[in-house]
Amino acid sequence: MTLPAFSSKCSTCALGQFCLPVGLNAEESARLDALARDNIRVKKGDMLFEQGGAVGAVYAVRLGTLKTTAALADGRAQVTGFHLPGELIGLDAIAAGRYASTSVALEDSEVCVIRTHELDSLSRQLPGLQAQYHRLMSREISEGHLHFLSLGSMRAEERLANFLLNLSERYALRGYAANEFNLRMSREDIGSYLGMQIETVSRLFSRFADSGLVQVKQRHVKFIDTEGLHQLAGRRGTMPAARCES
Amino acid sequence: MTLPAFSSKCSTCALGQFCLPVGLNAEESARLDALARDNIRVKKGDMLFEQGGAVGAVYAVRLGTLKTTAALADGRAQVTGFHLPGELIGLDAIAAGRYASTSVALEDSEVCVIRTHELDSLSRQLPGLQAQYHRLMSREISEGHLHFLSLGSMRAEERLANFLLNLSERYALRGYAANEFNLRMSREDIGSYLGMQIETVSRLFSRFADSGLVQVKQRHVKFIDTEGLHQLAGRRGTMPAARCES
DNA sequence: CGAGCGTTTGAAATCGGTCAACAGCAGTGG
DNA sequence: CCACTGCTGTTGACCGATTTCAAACGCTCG
Repeated sequence: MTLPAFSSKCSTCALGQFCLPVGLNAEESARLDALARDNIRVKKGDMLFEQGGAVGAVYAVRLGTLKTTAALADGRAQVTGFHLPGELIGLDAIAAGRYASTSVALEDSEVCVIRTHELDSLSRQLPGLQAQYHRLMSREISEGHLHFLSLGSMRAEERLANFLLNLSERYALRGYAANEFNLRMSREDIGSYLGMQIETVSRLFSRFADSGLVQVKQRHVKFIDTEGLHQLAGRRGTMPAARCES
Repeated sequence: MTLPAFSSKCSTCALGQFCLPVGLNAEESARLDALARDNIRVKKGDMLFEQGGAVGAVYAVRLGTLKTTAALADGRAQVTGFHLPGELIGLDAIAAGRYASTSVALEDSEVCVIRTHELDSLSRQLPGLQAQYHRLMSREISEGHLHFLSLGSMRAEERLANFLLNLSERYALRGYAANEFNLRMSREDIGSYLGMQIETVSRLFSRFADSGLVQVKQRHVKFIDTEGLHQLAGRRGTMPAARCES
């Protein structure tokens, strides 16, 4: 399970611009290589770590997509995030020393193993690494707050539109097609993440398609009217530089 | 505004057990004193910092209660948290260099100003401080995930019951009465935080009172049937040691 | 090609939202 | 000290978005 699949180097990783090496010079990111020396391959549907398990590492997604879910004592669970290459997973675990969520691969994936005590140790020596580490944690917090807004203040339609646009932006950043992509997650995962039922997700996809906003065929999504999606999402004038008057 | 109200010392602060000094020895927490040298008094209703403002510090609540709210471009806002003494505010701001939320005092309050570059610098020298700093950020992330569950998977009734129990636990930790307290926030704040309308909050309080779970008079709350609240909250057997069979 | 899961669609039920009126308490000023 | 005013909270009636229940459809994989 934890067999090192192959060695990886942060210093040459194409995902460095999203991940821990941001802001480090060549010499510094070479020192990161020693931390991320192990990779784990996680097959579709396999678990990377489980809620309640002891923590020793955070993971950087290198390839593929994973989801994290948090479960309540009564068994109810919810997807707390979808993770694309370059994103760090397991940051919520440091507090209690146990993983606060379970992580499962949505497709065959690879992650770098970064032992937390080594990361802590090195980030004491490299202020740039410390800064980026803190930035990543902080971003997770502030993106969480945005998700509060989504779950608490938006209608189902808006939540789904925002979700699609957010995915699209993240794909675009990574050089993938932003207007046409395959969803790696099921309707159930989407519904769970967005706090709605699977039937609602399905109906909304149909409605979006009927309105000419997107084409949807199973998990393949193609944006037709991106600006329309932005409007639905309540994102005023994100595409054309329209300012919101006050 | 930023006038130092009076000096404070982490090394002698009663809130040290919740705040940054956790895990530090006397000599180490004495070094923290230099960081938290300034206090700010924030009057009820006054703003501590505003979403979008430049970041230079995080704040530790010393006295009182504050709320943080995040706003969307279209003006919709939601309360993202209530902060009791010993809790750190502003951790969501480090990522972008701008505050991702606005913080307002719910009663006359005092906070310690902790400049982030000084905190970063000192935590490079004190592994114990670094560990606690990371724990606090990580806890914010994992508590956020729990709030996802609340907003996305719970009914209004459960959300409010959980909210009351969570507040109670936090008061208890700090040595305040856990079964009888004054809410510092309005119904509107509660509703915003829990993703429901003010009328729903009000009706639920009335229903809880009618069911004999609590006594509510304006903002004063008294728990009558705590176990009943736990059941409503979906927290199986938190009080009596009942295990959930599988 | 069939089994089984994931997805879509329809109809009915419901929780919570919206609109509206009222009540209670606090602060102000006469 | 009390009336006035305004804000916060409560309650009722109605409405609508989303859930729930149910059934059919269509991929995908063995």
